Amino acid sequence: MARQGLTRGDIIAAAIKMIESEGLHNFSLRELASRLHIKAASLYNHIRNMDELYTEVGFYAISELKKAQLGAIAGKRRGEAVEALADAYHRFGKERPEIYKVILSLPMVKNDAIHRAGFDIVEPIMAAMADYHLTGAQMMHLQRIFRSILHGFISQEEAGCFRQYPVDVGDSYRMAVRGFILLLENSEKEAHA
Amino acid sequence: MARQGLTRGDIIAAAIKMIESEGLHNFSLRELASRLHIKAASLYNHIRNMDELYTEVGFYAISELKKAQLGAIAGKRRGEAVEALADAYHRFGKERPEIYKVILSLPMVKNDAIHRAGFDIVEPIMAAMADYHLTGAQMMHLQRIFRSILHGFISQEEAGCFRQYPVDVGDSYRMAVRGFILLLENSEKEAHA
DNA sequence: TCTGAAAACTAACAGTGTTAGTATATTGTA
DNA sequence: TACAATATACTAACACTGTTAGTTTTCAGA
Repeated sequence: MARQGLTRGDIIAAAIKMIESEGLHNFSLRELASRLHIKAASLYNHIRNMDELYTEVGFYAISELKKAQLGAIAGKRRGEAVEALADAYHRFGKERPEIYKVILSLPMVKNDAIHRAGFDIVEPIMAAMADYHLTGAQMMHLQRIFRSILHGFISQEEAGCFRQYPVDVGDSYRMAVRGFILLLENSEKEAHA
Repeated sequence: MARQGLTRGDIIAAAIKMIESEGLHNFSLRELASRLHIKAASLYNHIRNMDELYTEVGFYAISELKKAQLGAIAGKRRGEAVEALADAYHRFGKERPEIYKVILSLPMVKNDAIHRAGFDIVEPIMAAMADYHLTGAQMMHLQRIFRSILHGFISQEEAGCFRQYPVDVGDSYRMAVRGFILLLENSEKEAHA
């Protein structure tokens, strides 16, 4: 029909918009195509398949998360930086849950590009811990632990797993972050003992 | 055809078996029906829909996880109990990843039965922490934090997110658990200050 | 102006969960 | 033992999914 010069970028942008508004679960190529006023089959002129489109959305999501994290820790050091990072991460997960889910479900294995993008998530964490006097190995372990805490907390909160008890969820989160800082300080002592 | 007296329990059991062997992703009602030598539509004589079947599998998964956890902490106290619980949880996630995924994706919200089943996961954690001298509120927070660490770690490990650095993943896990025990001890001091 | 590529189309395939309506086998009861 | 009711299975179909093949149309560069 009346061609509208649709680009690959337009399609990715529309996919992001649709996932954010309708939820990852309700995403479909036919509905996406409909929003772009084309047929589903026409999407394949721009993307190889749904997985590829999904991966592109993932790259966007990772870059957004990285941006939020780096912005949060700018000019901060040690505990303050760690807390700011945790806050930014938490805020991202709560404000953009569907986009956050895309990151989680990216197939880190078997895809080199995604694997490389994974470093974009690690980088701000490493930066936030930079002012602690830690060994390289310690930082690698602690970065994994920090990510586990953040991701574990957010995904369970999102899933509604934290409604069993009346205590404030925000308080739990702050306590978790404080616990991690405790471990950071403890590791610092061990490194210089 | 030649009716075989298939029960609801048979179907749930077959679903569990199929999910464990073929992966949650490859599960389908038609294939499940085929394995039971019936047609897909016949499944609806025993289950309301796929979600309900899924929920039943989730109940099984939760009870299995609970069993593993309670068995692990039996006769142990404090740090030893916490470490044993973490080990059992980790082992469950690694040995039965597909069944574990079912638990994660259960819609805790909006379903009372699932919500109640959620307590089965919390219970062993509370038991493991019982010998620490903590307030009720502290235990509620710490239980959330422990679950966050365990779940966050296992799901990221499973997703292949921990391959970016060469340090041993088992070491990271032990360090995370040690960090949580540190927080437990610290909270104990605060409670009695 | 012609050619070739890019971008759209239609039609179809194989797969999904699900429902309606129908036949048959088993079970409980008169 | 015969009959009615229930449970279990069936077939056929619907609406949806991602995806491919083959075809037309539009646009841009030589």
